[in-house]
Amino acid sequence: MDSSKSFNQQCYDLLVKIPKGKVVTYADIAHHLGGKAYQAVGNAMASNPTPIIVPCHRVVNSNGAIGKFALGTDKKIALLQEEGIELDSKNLKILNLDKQRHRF
DNA sequence: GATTGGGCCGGAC
DNA sequence: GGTCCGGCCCAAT
Repeated sequence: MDSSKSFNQQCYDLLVKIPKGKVVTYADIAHHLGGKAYQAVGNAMASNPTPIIVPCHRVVNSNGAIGKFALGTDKKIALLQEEGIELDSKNLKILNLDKQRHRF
């Protein structure tokens, strides 16, 4: 197979494709990579070498929760709000996830 | 709503 | 070299 790109590299590639104002779920990315490596994706984000190039803050959980963030959940919330994404800063949940969810 | 088990990658030992 | 553990998780019970 083409292992020129590591698994995490593929995650970043998909991440950067996400337009502003849109969010994606870890399951979507993992499933798009052809597997159920949900945690592998999250791990890639945690190891994200370029948090600026790769908007890991646009990635949320499938249940609508924001989940965690390497720089801090609070930071993630702020970034999402700045991007124009509506979310519940009280319960750390994404609003209208189905609508704001970006599809590859 | 909370808890348990499962499947996947990367790094450490 | 192989093996073990943790992780920004998910789906099912």
